[in-house]
Amino acid sequence: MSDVKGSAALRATLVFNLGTLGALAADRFAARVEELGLKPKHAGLLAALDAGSAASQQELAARLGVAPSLIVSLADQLQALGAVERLRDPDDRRRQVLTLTPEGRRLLSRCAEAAEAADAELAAGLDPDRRAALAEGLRALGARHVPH
Amino acid sequence: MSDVKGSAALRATLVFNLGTLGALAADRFAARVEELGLKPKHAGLLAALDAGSAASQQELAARLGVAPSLIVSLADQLQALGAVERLRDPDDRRRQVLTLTPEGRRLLSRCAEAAEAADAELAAGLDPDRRAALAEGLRALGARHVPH
DNA sequence: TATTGTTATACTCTATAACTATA
DNA sequence: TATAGTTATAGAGTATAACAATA
Repeated sequence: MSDVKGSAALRATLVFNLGTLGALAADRFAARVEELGLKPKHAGLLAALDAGSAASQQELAARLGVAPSLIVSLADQLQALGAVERLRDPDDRRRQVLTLTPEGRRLLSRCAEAAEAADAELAAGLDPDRRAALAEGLRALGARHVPH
Repeated sequence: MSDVKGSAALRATLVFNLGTLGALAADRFAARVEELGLKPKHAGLLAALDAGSAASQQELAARLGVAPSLIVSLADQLQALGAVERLRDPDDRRRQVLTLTPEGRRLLSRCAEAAEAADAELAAGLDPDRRAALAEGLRALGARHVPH
């Protein structure tokens, strides 16, 4: 056997498959949330707010792994849709505390439905046991990469 | 129980986890192939050529799911690195047939090593059985989405 | 006239840097 | 002086459309 790795070696890796399938999944999901006036990053922000893991925009930027200026833009758009409120933190008036509105929770619910519909399309015909194992594996892997 | 889905429902989906982990994996891989002068799409093109699944630039564009004009740009850069050759198809002189050079195969091998190194980093501490199941599940899912 | 590859152009996404206000 | 948020600007990446060569 040769130690020169070809395309088969690359295709066997997690990063290659996660990268290609991730782009595919993101496109499918984006197409479905587009009619809600949202992009995937909006859904990520709504989910982070619902999970209550962060409040200030700086914390959210770190959580989502994006620049603080992008949070401003995403929050502006969600606010225009009536999905979030910005409240000045009375203890530190530099901080804007973002909170979900009922409309924001409704939109998050629609995003979850969109993701489930995209799942059904993506995994159509896949063995249910294998699909469950895949979901569990992804969840376990993702849990190791939550920003602190 | 409520039928209003929150962030937990979204985080349980394949598309959400594939999307977030895919972006993470792509970044890690990109950082490692950067020193080779390559981006992930270059690696994808090298792998497609090595697999022999396509020859003309139009076929490669369809295979990778990108615009034909992007193949021109990627092939230009790979040609400048001495990784691919462009040969006019004598049967149809409109066609440019791309072929890997020895240097191209060497670069592909380095890409595979970069992906394996990124895998080790990404899956560090993950149970080996779970990791194997994950790799197998991704491979099975990806096989369902190869462009025809 | 249709198709392959190429070039020219424009658009989307996101980061970096400068700025304002609060601390 | 340092930090949270905002605004202004710039860069990367990629698509679309116009073009040239060949069928």
